[in-house]
Parts: sequence; C-alpha cells; structure tokens
Amino acid sequence: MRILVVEDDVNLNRQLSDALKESGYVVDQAFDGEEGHYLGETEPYDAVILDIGLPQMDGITVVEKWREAGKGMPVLMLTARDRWSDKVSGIDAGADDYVAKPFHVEEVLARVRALIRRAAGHSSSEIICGPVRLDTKASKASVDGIQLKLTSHEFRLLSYLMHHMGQVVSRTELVEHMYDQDFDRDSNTIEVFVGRLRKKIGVDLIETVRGLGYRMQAPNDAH
Amino acid sequence: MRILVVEDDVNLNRQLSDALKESGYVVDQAFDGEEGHYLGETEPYDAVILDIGLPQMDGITVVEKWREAGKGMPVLMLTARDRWSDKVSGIDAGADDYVAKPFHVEEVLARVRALIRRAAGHSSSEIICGPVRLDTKASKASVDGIQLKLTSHEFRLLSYLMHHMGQVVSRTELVEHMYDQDFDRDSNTIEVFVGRLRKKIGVDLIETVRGLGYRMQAPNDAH
DNA sequence: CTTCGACCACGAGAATACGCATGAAACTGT
DNA sequence: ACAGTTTCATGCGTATTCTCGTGGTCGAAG
Repeated sequence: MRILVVEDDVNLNRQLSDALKESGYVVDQAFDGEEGHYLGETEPYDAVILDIGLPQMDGITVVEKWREAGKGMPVLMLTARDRWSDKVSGIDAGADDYVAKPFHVEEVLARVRALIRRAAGHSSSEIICGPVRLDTKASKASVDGIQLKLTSHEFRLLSYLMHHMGQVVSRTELVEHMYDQDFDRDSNTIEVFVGRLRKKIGVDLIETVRGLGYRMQAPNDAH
Repeated sequence: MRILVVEDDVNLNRQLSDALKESGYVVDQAFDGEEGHYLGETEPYDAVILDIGLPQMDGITVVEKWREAGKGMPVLMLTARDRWSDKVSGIDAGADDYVAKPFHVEEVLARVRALIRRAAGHSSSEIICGPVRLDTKASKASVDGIQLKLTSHEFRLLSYLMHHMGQVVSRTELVEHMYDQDFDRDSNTIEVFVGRLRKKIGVDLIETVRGLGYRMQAPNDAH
C-alpha cells in the first residue's frame, strides 16, 4: 500500500511518514500544495494524508482538483484547530475523513487503515481468505492460525492482493503500489516475490492469470 | 436512503433523526444496544449512526457483531469527547467513521453523505447474457454459475461481445479492439477464437451474421 | 430446385510468448 | 563485516496463439 503525505511542517511530515513506514506502507512525501497535487494526480496512491493549510495551494483546493480530475483515492485531512466549518467544507469538497490537530499518531494510523480497507470494500480490520488471515491492525499475517514470517515486500504483496481479493491484479499495478516513485519496470521481481509468497502461504491461493496478472482467492473451484 | 440512529439520549436521538429526515432520508430509531443491533441485523440500512456508550450492549460490540455476521453497511460512531482509545478501537472494530461529542449536526450530515457516497461506489460491475455472467472487475466469467477458464484473448472477445449485446460486431471491429495497432488482416484468428468461445459457453449464444460479423444474444428466438 | 461461389467452422501442428525456478550478485541495516 | 533481504539474468517447460488446409454451410441466381 502506497501513501502520500502532504504536510508543510517538516517534523510532523517525517513523524507521520516514519510511523506509516513502520506499519509497512510505502510513503511519498510532499511539502506544499502544488507538489502534493501533482503527485496525487500522477501516481496511484491507496490513501493520502493532506494538511488543510499549505503553502502554494490549500488542502481543500487540492482535493477539489483531484476529484474534478476523477481521482477517487481516499483522503484524510488534517485540520488546524477545531474549525468545524473547515471540516464540513473539506468533507463536502471530497475528503473522506479528517483529524484535528493536535492528534495522536495512533489515531491517524487507525483512520488510514480504515480508509484503505473501506476503499477495498472490507468492513473489518481482519481480512480472511481461506486459511490466510491478514491483520491490518497489527500488520501481521497467519496461515491456519500459525504466524507467518514475511519480509516487508512479501507482506506488502500479500496485503495488496488480499485487499483486492477476487480481482485480477496486474504486475504493473503491484509494482506501483509496492514501490515509491522511481523503479525499474522491466524486471521479474514481482514474479520472484509471488513465487516466494506462494511457498509460504500455499500454492493454490494465488492464481496466475496468464497475460493479465494474479488473482488471490480461496481455492474451492475444481474447474 | 434508509438510516438507523442508535442513541440512548432521547433528545439527541430526536435531534439527529429530525435533521436527517429534513435532508430526505428515511430514519429508524433505537434507544439501546440490543434494539439497535437487532434492527441493524434484520433491516437493510444504507448507513447507521451509532453511539458508543449504550445500555445493554455498547457500540463497539454492536459493530463487531454486525461485521461478524457479514453486515457491511457504513457505520458512523458517536464517541464521548477525548476518549482517544475508544475511537481507535471503534474504527478497528469495523466502524467507518466517528464524530466526537459534542458535535454540530451539520457535521454529522456531511459525514453521512460522504459514507453513502463511498458505499455507492462499490456496486459490482456485471453483465449478464442468458446463462453467461461477465464480471469485468474480476476478469471472470461463468456459465450457469460455474467458473469458466478463459485465455486472455478469449476473455477479451467475450467482453467485447457482451458489451455490445444484440449488435452485430464485424470482424475488423473485433480485431481493432482485441489487438493494439497493426495486425495481419488476412487471417482467420477471429473465427478460431469465436469457435473456441462457442465451445466453452455454448454454441447458441454467439450468432454468426453471414457477411457482416457476429452477434451475441440470449437464445430464445424461435426463428 | 439446383448449382455455384463466397463465406465460415474446425482440427492439428508450428511458432511464440509467458511465467517460473534458480542461483549469483547487490544491497541494506545492525 | 555479516546476515537477511532484494534484485537481476538465465534457461526451461508449457499454455496460448497463429497458420493453414479441408470440408461444410449459406444464399442468390439461373
């Protein structure tokens, strides 16, 4: 899962980004409205954390522009004080949620989790696919009840696949959501990781759809 | 749009319900956790507003039970002020959003709007033609409920035909949509693929219109 | 009603593209 | 410097796609 943090306060930005990375997300940072807007429009993020008060272009304008351009990713707004009118207009402009400063980082993390899982159409913080269980809250996964030991990229791969269960996920889509900005596209890294994941969670769970990508699904189709 | 309000404070409950009705929603009211849980499990709501502190059963438990039972409707939680940990656990239990008391009714309305808007984006994209079902989002197709195993070109062909159901689709049109750029015109690949598709989904569904192309249609023509 | 020509279906093999395993090399943080 | 992790290159096996040839079907015209 790839997240964009747009916040001009350098310290706060780093604090948030670090916490997110710790939870296993890939994070891009922006420090003013224009940079943030540009990134959000060109890169595919699973969620955006957006300060409302920003140099160059304020947060509300940024969201509005994204929504006009058809970008639908979930946006969590950071509002300065208890300016509740800001919150309302932010939400109506297209933001999906807000947190008032000052906030606990834990809370922001919980809200980001909720936004991402809601965007994927899941209602609880645990996603279950056959014997595999993904605990988004703790960033852990298990098979048949026993904990998995996954490397960070393996976890990101599993997480993305499980958030898009039943759907075919292309290689490029995976690359875009597992890595930040620049990454050499032609390589078989994804295949390698899929292979390693399959070895750990069982080979039947990730189906390969030739020419399109991969699909995660509980294996009950004998067909 | 039908909304459930679960709140034990009679005044607050009425206040919210009135505001919602004013906005054009249909509103049901509940005044304790058990009643709320029962209603939410038996009636189909588009959104629920749920107080966290309730008699009989607290809000977090209510959400958890709903989620376990597979109920996925968006839930907006009302939390007592400053109970930061409550918010986090509420969100992780499966609530989609929360508002801290005391709140402005305007704000609750904005959030309900946002929740419903989000939920609407998850209607599944399926095309059905007789016994054939095509799920474009998952890149899957089935006949009489059983999964089809289609290759990527077969799927593309089926997809195009089903998107133009009832219309005659010419060979060149198909070629142009199944292949990027240039393609050797003198070849009968399309015919080959139509043949293979017919073998998999049943021969009656794709009618050949001599001299023009193919037409997909549910087979009920006594002709 | 028959015949003719164009159009289409289908099978089987050849050519290709694709995904996978593997192991070595490069990288990372401790 | 070391152990764990990630990246890259190679070659192989196979599913998929394409080509080709034959025979069948349809429709119009005589």
